[in-house]
Amino acid sequence: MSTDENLASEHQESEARPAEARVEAFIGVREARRSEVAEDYVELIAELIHEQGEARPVDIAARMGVTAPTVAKTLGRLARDGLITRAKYRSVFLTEEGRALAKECRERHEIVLRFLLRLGLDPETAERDAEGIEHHVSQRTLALFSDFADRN
Amino acid sequence: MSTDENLASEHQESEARPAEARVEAFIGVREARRSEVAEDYVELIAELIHEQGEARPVDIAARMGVTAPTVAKTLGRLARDGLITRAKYRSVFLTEEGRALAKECRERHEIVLRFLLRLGLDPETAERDAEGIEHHVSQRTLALFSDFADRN
DNA sequence: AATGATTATTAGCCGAAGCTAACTTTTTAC
DNA sequence: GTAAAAAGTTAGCTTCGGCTAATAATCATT
Repeated sequence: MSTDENLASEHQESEARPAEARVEAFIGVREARRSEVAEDYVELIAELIHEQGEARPVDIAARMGVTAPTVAKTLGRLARDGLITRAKYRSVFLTEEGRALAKECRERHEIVLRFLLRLGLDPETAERDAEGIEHHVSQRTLALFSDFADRN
Repeated sequence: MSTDENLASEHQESEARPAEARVEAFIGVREARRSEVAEDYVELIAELIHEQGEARPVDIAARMGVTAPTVAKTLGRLARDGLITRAKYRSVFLTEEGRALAKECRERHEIVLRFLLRLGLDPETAERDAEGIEHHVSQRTLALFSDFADRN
C-alpha cells in the first residue's frame, strides 16, 4: 500500500488541508476533557458556599448525581491539585486558585447559557447543553457568544 | 447542622429551582462523554474510507493524534459494540450501525461548524471548537444552529 | 524469494471516574 | 448523655483511554 500523501494525491477530493488542523482539534479536545470534572466540581463548590454557606460532600454528591465515595475521591484530586482545602469529616473550601477557576467557569457558563437562551432554546435544554458546551468554547467563541447574547 | 431544605430556606437567593435540573444536566453530560470517543472514531473511519478507499489503523492514529496501540484497543471496543468489523492485520469497515452513526455525526459536525463560521469565527478555531461542541448539542440546539447558519 | 521497512498486535503499565460494601465519625434527637 | 441517623471515609472492583516496549505480520524492493 502506498503512503498517505500518495493516496491523497490519487484521490485529492475537496479538502483544503483540514487533516492536520483536525489532529490539533482532537488533541485540544482531549486536553479540555481532562479538566472538565475539576471545573464542574469547583464551580459547584463555589455555588454551594454562596447558597448555603458551606460545601458538604453530601450536597456535592446530590447535585452532581454521583455517590459519596466518588465525590471523596475527586475531592482528593482537587486538593492534590491545589484547588481546594479540607479537613477530615469537614466541609470543603476553595483555595485562591480554586476561587479564580470557579469564577472563570461561572462566567463562561453564564455566557453560554445566555447565548443559548437568546438563540431561542427552552431553559431546560439550554441548561443541559450549556453544561456540556461550556468546557469546549474558546475565548474567541465566548466573545462572539457574549456579543450575540447582548445584542438587541 | 441543618438539612438542605432548611439551609436553602434560610438563604433562598435568586434560584427558581435549578438544582434538580442541574443534576439532570450533569448526568446527561456524563452519558454524552461515554460515546464521544466512539463517535470521533466512527466519523473519522468514514472519512478515511471516503478519502482513501480504506481506513487503516496507522492513519486513524495519525489523524487522532494517538499511538497505534491506543487505536487498536479502541477499535476492539468499537467492534465489541457492533460499530465496525475487522480482520487481523487488515483495515477497518463500518457496520450498518456504524455507518448510520458516522452519517449522523458528520451532519452534526457540519452544522456546528457552519454555525460557528457564520457567527464570525476563524476557520481554525471553528474547527477546534466544533470538535468539542458537537457531542454536546441537543437536537433542538442543532436545529437552531442550522437555522442560524442558513439565514442570510 | 529474501530482507528491511512499515504496520498491526499484544502485554502490561497508569490515572481518571464511576460503583458497592464496610467502617468511622459526627450530628441529631430523645 | 446516649442511641440512632446521617455524613464521611476507606478498600476494592470496573471500564475507559492513554502510554511504552516487545513481538508478529504484511508489504515493498531488489
